Amino acid sequence: MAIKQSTTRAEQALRVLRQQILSGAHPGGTRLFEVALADELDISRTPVRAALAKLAEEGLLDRAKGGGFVVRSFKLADVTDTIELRGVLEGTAARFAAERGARPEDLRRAQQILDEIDAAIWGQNIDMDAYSRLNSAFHTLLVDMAQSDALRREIARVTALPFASPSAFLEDEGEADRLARNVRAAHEQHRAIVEAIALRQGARAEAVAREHARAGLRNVRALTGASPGRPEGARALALLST
Amino acid sequence: MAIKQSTTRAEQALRVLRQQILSGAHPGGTRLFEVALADELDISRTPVRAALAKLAEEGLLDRAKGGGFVVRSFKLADVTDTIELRGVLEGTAARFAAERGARPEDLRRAQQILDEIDAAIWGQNIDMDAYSRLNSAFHTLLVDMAQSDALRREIARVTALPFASPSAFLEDEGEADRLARNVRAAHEQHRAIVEAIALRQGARAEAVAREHARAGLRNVRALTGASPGRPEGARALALLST
DNA sequence: GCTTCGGTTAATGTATACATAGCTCAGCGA
DNA sequence: TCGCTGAGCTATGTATACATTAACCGAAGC
Repeated sequence: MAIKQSTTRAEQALRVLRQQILSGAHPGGTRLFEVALADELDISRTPVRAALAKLAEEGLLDRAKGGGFVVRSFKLADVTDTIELRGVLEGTAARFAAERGARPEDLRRAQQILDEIDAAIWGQNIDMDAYSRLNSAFHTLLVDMAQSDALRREIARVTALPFASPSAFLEDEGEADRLARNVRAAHEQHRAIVEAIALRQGARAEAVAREHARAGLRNVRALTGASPGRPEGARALALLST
Repeated sequence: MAIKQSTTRAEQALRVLRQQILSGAHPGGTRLFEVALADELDISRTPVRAALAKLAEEGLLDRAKGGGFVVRSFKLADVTDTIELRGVLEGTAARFAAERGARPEDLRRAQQILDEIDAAIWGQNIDMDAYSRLNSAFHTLLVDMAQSDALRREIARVTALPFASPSAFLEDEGEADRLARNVRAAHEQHRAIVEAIALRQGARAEAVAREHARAGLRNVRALTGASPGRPEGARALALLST
């Protein structure tokens, strides 16, 4: 190969294929053929195969029975169940944090994030970029506070799906007033979760974190129920089949 | 290749390597080299690589930063957290079953399994083979009753680890009387879970299923606390690192 | 007409040669 | 002595030729 490249071919293939799948270019149930992809991407079969295996590991592809890979098809029930599942797992993280005791520096950091979110959503206009970033930081910190690698790993797996991440649908909202109401309500839950953890109230922390995830569920219903077709802005639902 | 073989080389490598890891032949943190394994197994690098990727998918290996694979190292906290996590997920399955309503045929099948377990553990001697088989069937049915593919998938992932399966430690028990007590107590929980599902008592079903998983936790403590070294019979804990 | 057999084809499985990157360490110079 | 540098080694990355298998399809026979 003449041209030096910083990334490997397998990583290139992985990025391109992941983006294609997430954008809905390959509908659920589509079988992906190594030769066709290798030809299309101008990469040999070996790294393409490695990329497909990794996408299966991420949960975007299923392994077909006789070998090969199929794009996983997500029904609406899969989306709602996965969001509920994220709530269950984040609830467990919150409970662990409360039961085991959060580190003082983590609690201080949590308070800091809460205050920064307050600043971002205070006033008439909400700084959505800042909120999205801080919201992600909050959920990452929540998992850290649980002090459990096993739990961290499972939460990472579930939230790898685009519609299950804590920040899903934040960019997809249409009406600004509904978005503002949702964001402010969600933030009250953020505060309640941290307070419950600080007070070692495990059951409360779990229940609130669980309910917190259901805010995403409401967004899914709003997006799918409002218009019969798929809203143009709902990037997180692009790979939803039928 | 002259000799016809029913299974592929990759499957052979997968089986052998999985067994080796589960038996503790490669301690946690050990890096697995493709060439060495290929040489040892008399299989070329390509299928060995496929096997390693699949073991990473199963959670037995981690991908190293610069490429390559490392045997995942499990600390005692990972074992206990994973078992607790299984309880959380099976609890969610029980709750889903209760909330959504179990199919009549599933409830009938559950009753049948409960009665068969009664027969197996009734009397002085417990038929452990039968109990192990029926216990697995019960937990499979529980997941079925939840009617959620997303949940089924995550439970399958978590219980793929040898120490997290519902039937882990059933063969590892030393004292027959303690085993009998544990098994009979566990079965009472089986009955309570089914009853709660039938009565649509979601919170009760979740709580009991969660507690049910903690029986496995008690077994881990008994096995690790009793003797300083690793008990010879504790196959499920063979891959636990120091 | 239906079934069954056999060949073709199109996919994945496998082996292997070669490329490349990262590490170690010897050697040299300031 | 320290640090730089480059050679070489060893690992994974990549391309590709070939093997194998399974599914499709058409023709022959019942």
